[in-house]
Amino acid sequence: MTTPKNDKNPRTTGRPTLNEVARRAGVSPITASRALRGIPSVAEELAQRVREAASELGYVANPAARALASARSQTVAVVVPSLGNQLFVETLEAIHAVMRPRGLEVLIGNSHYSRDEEEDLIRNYLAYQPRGLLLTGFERTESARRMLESSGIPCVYMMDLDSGAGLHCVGFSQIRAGAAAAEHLISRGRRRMAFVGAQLDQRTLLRGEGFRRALQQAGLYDPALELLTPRPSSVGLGCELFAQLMASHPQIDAIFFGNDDLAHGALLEAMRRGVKIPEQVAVIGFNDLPASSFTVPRLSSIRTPREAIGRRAAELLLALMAGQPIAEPVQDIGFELMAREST
Amino acid sequence: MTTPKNDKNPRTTGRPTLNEVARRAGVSPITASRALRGIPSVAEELAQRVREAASELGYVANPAARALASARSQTVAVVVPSLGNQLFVETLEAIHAVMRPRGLEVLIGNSHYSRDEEEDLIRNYLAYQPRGLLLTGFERTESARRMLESSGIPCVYMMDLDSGAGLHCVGFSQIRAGAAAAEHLISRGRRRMAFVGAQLDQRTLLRGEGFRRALQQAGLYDPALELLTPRPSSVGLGCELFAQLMASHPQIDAIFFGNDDLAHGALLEAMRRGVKIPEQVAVIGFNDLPASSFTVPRLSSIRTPREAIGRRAAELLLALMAGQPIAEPVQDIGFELMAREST
DNA sequence: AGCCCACAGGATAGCGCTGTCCTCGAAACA
DNA sequence: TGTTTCGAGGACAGCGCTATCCTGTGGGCT
Repeated sequence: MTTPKNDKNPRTTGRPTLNEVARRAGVSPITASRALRGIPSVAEELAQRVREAASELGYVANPAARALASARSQTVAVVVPSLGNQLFVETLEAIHAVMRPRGLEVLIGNSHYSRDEEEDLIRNYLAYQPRGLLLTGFERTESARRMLESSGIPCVYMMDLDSGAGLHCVGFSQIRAGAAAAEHLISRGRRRMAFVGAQLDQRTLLRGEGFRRALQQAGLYDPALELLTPRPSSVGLGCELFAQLMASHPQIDAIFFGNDDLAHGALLEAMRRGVKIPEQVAVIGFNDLPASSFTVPRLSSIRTPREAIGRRAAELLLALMAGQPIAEPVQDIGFELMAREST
Repeated sequence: MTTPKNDKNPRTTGRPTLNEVARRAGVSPITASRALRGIPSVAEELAQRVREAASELGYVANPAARALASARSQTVAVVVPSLGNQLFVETLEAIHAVMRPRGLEVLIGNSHYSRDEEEDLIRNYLAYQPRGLLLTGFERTESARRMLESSGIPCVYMMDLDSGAGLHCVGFSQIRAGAAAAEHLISRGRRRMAFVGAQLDQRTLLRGEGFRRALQQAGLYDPALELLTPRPSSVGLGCELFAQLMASHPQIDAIFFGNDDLAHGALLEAMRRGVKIPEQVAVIGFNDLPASSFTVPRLSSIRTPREAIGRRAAELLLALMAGQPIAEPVQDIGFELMAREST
């Protein structure tokens, strides 16, 4: 009794098919197909019969057959660079919440911040003929770009806007967000401000760029006060980088961390070393993770609209998939500076 | 120039097909199919020609056609109860790392700790005819159980072992882990120990159960010192529950939190209130999140083998899918108590 | 009364692949 | 040399569904 189904034919699925539903409802298979897809040219009475037959048999359409016959799947693919922090998870949740009620399956790919991995994922997903794609940022290989273009599949780019000319994108300006952090620190009277970034993905670099420009404009920019590392962002790394920065540049009076994880680590390390936050050094993070309003001291941060980006990007993609005219191809959701105890 | 492809037929994909590859390689489609699938009955020279033709055309097999013809997909479905904390993300990563090199797509479903949502997901995924399923825990609806059984699709259960009789499962005993937390606190001389759990999923409850039994055995169990809430675990909730517990039971000398998030919140709240950890109250968490070794004080926790569970579960599923005999249907990966400053 | 049109519903064919025979030639044996 | 075996490669059919065309009926028109 390994397999309860007793089909002799290994090519069949053993599950009820549209034909059986149609026979039970006393209609042709095409009518059944139309009824279950909600195509309005079927009389309501027949449709009702078909729906009943389907539910009695426990019929669920075979997506492979459907995709093969119609040359389009009920699938949307999303590629994010990481699942390791809340950021993209919240965005994914929002995408799911929009797509699933419409019967669209969401394929999730994790590129681990690697262009090559992303290219592989895109190649792979395109084979599934997804109805649409949601990608993160604009940084990708040339051949990925070509595949996307020649596929003709609608695509929405999430998170950044800064170089999204001609594309459909939903996000906020990383550069302006970085600048906002700088302006906030300047408004608090700080003069020797450092930027600490990890991972060094495009968006982190753009935040740093915005921060730098704002400092330059204020005549406060010091290139020695940038600490960048390709290592992935984490609380532990934040401890380490804070210690390093305090050792090499003890005179700094503020730090902008490209990610809240790092800032959390810095707050902990500061506590261990007796560095007073914000009296001696002000600290501001980025993303405003849920924990940031509970740290000691409570962390100032740039709140990013992760849920809204997912939702709006999904809705934009739906409109593109439906061939609707797009009023706003570039949607700026903005960001919000959360000033708390740490600055 | 909306669509670069100029196919008139909307039923075709516009992408190269196996037929074209076969023609280019000068073989029959079946031979091409076999060559690309690595079936050994094809001469190496022919196989080489086919592979070249495929790569020249940029051929990627149509998974829908493949699934339809063979009645099996190249897909494995995973259902986890949450993506909101590191836990399941690390497990998912490990599953991906095992499955993707073998050409298996991983469908990720998030049940949000809801049995009904999980049932929907399972129903939906079964329609895709996945080669296998990876599920979390044993708690599910009766009809989900029936669907799984009658599908005949191999299934591996992750995380818990405590009621996995007769099933293939990979994890550790939540009950024993909870007991280990209790024993650790007892060995530190604590007498009035509380348990705080959120989410109230099966695994959290089992941890509590193990904790309770160990206290009972030591004659130290006090039912008043259990604080349970169905709200999802978070740092903020940890602050709140710690405050609540200290207000209602100021005499406690240790707390076991069912999740590190909660414990992190408790450490922060304790700092705000001047409660000395561990002098006045010892705190131990669960899962040993990466940040736990950096908190102030460093958090004692039960380290759970999340990566190993994903990897081993995936490998076990592969063996089941291949019809191999299973030596160990129940794999106990164990857990590790990380004693740090907070106890 | 005769005509046309609209529309519900059905017949047909095929999406792109693979399971299952089957063929055919060469190697291995008596 | 004749017979058998074996294995590489091909022909065929069909997985379950839907796009497309086609049929037949009823209502509105002249």
